[in-house]
Amino acid sequence: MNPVEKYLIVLGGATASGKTGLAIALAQHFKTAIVSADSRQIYQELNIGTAKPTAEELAAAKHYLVGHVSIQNDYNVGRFEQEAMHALNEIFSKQNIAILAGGTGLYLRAVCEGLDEYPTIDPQIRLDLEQLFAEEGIVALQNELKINDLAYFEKVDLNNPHRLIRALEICRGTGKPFSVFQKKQKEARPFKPIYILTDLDRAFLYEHINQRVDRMLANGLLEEAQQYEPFRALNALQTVGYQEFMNYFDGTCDLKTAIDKVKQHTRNYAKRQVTWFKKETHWQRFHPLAVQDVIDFIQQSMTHK
RNA sequence: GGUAUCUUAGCUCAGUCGGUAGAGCAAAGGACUGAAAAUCCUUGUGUCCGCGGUUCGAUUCCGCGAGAUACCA
Repeated sequence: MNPVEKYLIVLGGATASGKTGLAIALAQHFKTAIVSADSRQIYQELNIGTAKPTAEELAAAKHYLVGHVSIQNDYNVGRFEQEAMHALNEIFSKQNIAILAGGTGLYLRAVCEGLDEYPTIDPQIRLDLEQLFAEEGIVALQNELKINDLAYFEKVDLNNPHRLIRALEICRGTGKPFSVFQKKQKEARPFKPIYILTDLDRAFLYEHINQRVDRMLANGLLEEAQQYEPFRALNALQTVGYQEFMNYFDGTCDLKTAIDKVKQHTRNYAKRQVTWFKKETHWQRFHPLAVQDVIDFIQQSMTHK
């Protein structure tokens, strides 16, 4: 008894490269649903600046994991992996094809390859570590890591406070070295991924980004940012398109400068995404409007396994 | 029109007591397994405005020209 093969269309690409439109076209063609893999579109309060799909787009295909958490909640890859797998199980109970679409490379990888298991850590430990970092600097983190996990100390980026704090919270919380949890083994998944990357010429992508920011402003981005200014310290607001306006609200920069910064930072972000996807060789690149080519490729992949 | 100051990396500027130059920002490249739109790392050759002159040697000194700014008319 061979179970029916399940396929996951994994749709990646830089911000503003046309993922949303392509994902919907594919969802309609294959009569299936989309699981979003976007670390900012998960927030219910943030709409314009995160380029969340519009109400019409959301109505055109069933979407999972869009706007389902509040900016006041903590969120992370681990939770995303669980929720995404849950959503996929639901889709695969009725369909043989599902779509995973988004620009957060880490989230895509978490679903396709799995993450190592780490115990849940008391959030207070991270707060303590953040305080240690604030008061004594990065050297304090480095020293503690050296004592508790020499193996990781030797390969980690020692100037990166996020990496050090993450490792140390595991060390403190479990009493074991962080690196013993890193098995780096790919998870067996009940589906075959088909990797599709929306690929635009760099200059064209940047132009597209600049224009999209202008459109966001016309749609009320400034007002949205103003509305959540009181929450500016939350992780959810550490987001391009919001943070830049905080200085403007403080009166420390003018509006034009803030807008230019949004465009610039969005371009920088897109560049980082491009770098991420470049490293993974399994992506098949397509123009976002070449829907039929993508469909042909998917069908081919399914018949040839 | 006159006088003064300025003209150096994409931008803002530093500097060379004459031996062809360096910061910040931008940009480019990269890393990244629970903050990932986050976080972090690497990368600086450019007719030193143009043309002459002095000099072994000029971006640096001198002259002329062009442009910019300020003040005086």
